Amino acid sequence: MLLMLEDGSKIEFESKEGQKAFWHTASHMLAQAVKRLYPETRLAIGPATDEGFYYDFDRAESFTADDLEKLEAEIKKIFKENLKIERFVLPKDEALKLVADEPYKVELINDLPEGSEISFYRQGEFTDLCAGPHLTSTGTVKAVKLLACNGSYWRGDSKNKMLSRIYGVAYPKASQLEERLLQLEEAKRRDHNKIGRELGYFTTVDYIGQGLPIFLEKGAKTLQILQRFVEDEEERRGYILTRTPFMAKSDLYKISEHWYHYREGMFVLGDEEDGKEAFALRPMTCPFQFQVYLNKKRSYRDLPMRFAEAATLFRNEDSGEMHGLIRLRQFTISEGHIACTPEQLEAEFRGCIDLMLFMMNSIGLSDDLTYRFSKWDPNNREKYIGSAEEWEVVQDKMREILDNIGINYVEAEGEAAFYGPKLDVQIKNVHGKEDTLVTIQIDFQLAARFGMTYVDADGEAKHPYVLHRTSLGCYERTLALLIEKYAGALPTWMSAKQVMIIPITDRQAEYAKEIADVLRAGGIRADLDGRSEKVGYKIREAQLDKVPYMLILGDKEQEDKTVSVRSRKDGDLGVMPLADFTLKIAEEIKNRVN
RNA sequence: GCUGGUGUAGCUCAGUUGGUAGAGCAGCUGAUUUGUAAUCAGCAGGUCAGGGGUUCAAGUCCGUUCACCAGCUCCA
Repeated sequence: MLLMLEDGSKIEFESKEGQKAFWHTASHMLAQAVKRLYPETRLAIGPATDEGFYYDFDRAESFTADDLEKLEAEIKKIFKENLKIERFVLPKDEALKLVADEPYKVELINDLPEGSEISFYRQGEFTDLCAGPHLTSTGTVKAVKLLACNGSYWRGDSKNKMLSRIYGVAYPKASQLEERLLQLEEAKRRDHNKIGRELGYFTTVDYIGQGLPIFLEKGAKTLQILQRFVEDEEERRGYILTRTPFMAKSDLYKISEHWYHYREGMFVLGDEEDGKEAFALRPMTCPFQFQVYLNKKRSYRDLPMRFAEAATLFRNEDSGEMHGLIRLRQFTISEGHIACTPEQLEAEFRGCIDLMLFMMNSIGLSDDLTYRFSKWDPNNREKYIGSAEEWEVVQDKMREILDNIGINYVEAEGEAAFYGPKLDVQIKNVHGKEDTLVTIQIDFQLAARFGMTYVDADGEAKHPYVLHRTSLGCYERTLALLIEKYAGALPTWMSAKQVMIIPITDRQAEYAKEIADVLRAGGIRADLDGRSEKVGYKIREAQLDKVPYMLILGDKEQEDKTVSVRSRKDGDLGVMPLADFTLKIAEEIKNRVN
C-alpha cells in the first residue's frame, strides 16, 4: 500500500521507513488523544519502533486499562476527523515559547545542537516537536490498538523520573490489525515461559526464590544432552576440561577487582566484618580457570591452551530482572578461556567462531542470529582498563578478523567488556526482545593482572592474549530459545523422550517391553508408559507431550514382529520391522536432523 | 531497584453488596480391551500465595511480605 508523506514523497507502508512514518503519526494521534482527555498530562517522547509505537507521558496517576480503552476510542475519532498534518519550522526562541508548558520538550529543544532546524507538526488543535516524517493526514490510519501501559525512565536513565509509556500498533486496514493481534497471540503460545512450564521443562517455587528454576524431567534431560554434546565437541577440538570451585575467598575477587566493582552483583557468604574470612559465590569463571594456567610455568610451546568447563555462576540480579529461563540468579554457561600468543590470536578467534557456528547449526538457531561488534566508549574511560592505543589496536584487529570471515555485524559503542572488545551473537525471543546468546571476547588486560605469562622463543616472559568465549551460550537461556523456536517440540536428537511405545491392549504389554528394551539398548530414549499395561493406550497424552515418534502395537504387529510408526513431523509412516525403525531413528539422531 | 498488573485444586477458570469453598479436564478405584483429541461409574483432591489487621463473621475490605507477568534500568 502506497502512503503519501507530508513533504509530497510517496512510500510503501510495507517498507521499514513507511511503517515508521505511519507508526510515528499514530503516536502523535495517541498524544493528541491524551491531551484531549487528560489535559494536565505532560508530553515526553513518542517514537515508532520496529514493532509499533509508544509515547511517554508524565501524569500524576498512571493509565488504567479503562483509560486505554477511552484513549483508543478518542484516537478513532481523530482518524475520522481526517485532520491535515502540517510541518513548520521555528527559530529557537519562538520554539521555546510555543512549548513553554511542556518541560520535557523545552529540555529537548535546549539539547539540540546550535543551529539545527527545529521542526513541528500540527494536526488540528495538536502540535508536537518532531523531526518527522509524517503522513499527510490522520485519516490514513484506520485501525489502532493500545497494547500496554508501563513505566519507563525519562531518557532511559534510572536516576530520572519514571514516566508512563503507552505501547500501541496501528494499520491502514482493520484486517492488518487483526492479523497482527493474531500474531501476538501466536507468540504467546510459543513463549518458553508458558509452554516450558506446561510441557514439564521447568517450574518455579515461591519459597525457593526468584531466578532459581526447578528443572523437571524434560528440562533436566535436555540440558544434560546439550552439555554432553558441548563437552564431547570441545574435547574433539583440543579443549582441556577444568573443574573449579563455585566459591572463593574475597581475596580472589580483590585481585580480579570484582570485590570493588561488582560487589552488588555477588552473593557474599560469611562475616567480613570481624576479620573472619568472607567468601562469595562466583559470578564468573575467569579467575578460577586462570589458576589452571598459573599452576605451572608456561612456554610458548604450550600455547594455545584452551580451557572449557560447564560453569555454574551466581549473580544477585535485581528483583525485577529475572525472566523465565532467560535471566536467572544461578545459571550454567558453556564457558571457556583460551590463552594464546599474538600470532595465534586470529586462528583462535576464528576457531571460536567456527565452534559457535557449529553449535548453532546443530541446534538449528543459526538462521535467527545477528552479530554485534561491541566496542568500548572512548568518552567513558573509567569503565575500561587499558590505554586508548591498546583498545584501538585490538579493535582494529577484531574488525579485520570479522571482515575476513565475512560476518555481517553491526558496531555498538560502549558495549565492550571492561577488559576488551566482544563479538556478541544476538537472538530475538518470541516477543521480539533481543538478548545475547553467545559471546566471544578478546582480553588484552587480565593476563597481566593475574600474572599469567609464557616464556617466548626469545627467552622473554610475555603475557598471553586471553579469549573469553562460550560455544553454546548459557544452557538455560539456550534451552529457552530452543523451546520457543520449536514450540516445545525439540528435534529428536535433543528430545528428552524420543519414542513413546503404545500397546493398544494389554495383550501387547510383553511385546511393548521387549521393544522398549531393544531401543534403550541402542541408546534411544524410549518410554513405555507404566499405565499402558492397565489402561490400554494413551495416544492423546503422547500427542500432547509432542514425542517425536510413537510406536503403536496391536495384535497384528505383535504377530508379525513389526511396529506401526507415527512421526511427529511426517505423520503415519506405516508398518515396518523394528530393525528398520531403529536404523532410521539412529541415523536421524546421529545427523542431528532439526 | 522502579512503574503497572496478577495470585482460588496438578491445569483452565466460577465464586453475588463480607454469611458453611465450586465446575470441567488431569489423578485414584472399578468396569470397558478399544487403531489416533475426550468410554462409563464412583472416589479423592484446597491453611483461597504467606504473616498481620478490621469485623459477630474475610476468598471477598485494609496493610505488609513473597512469587509470577509486562515494561524501564541493568545483564549471559
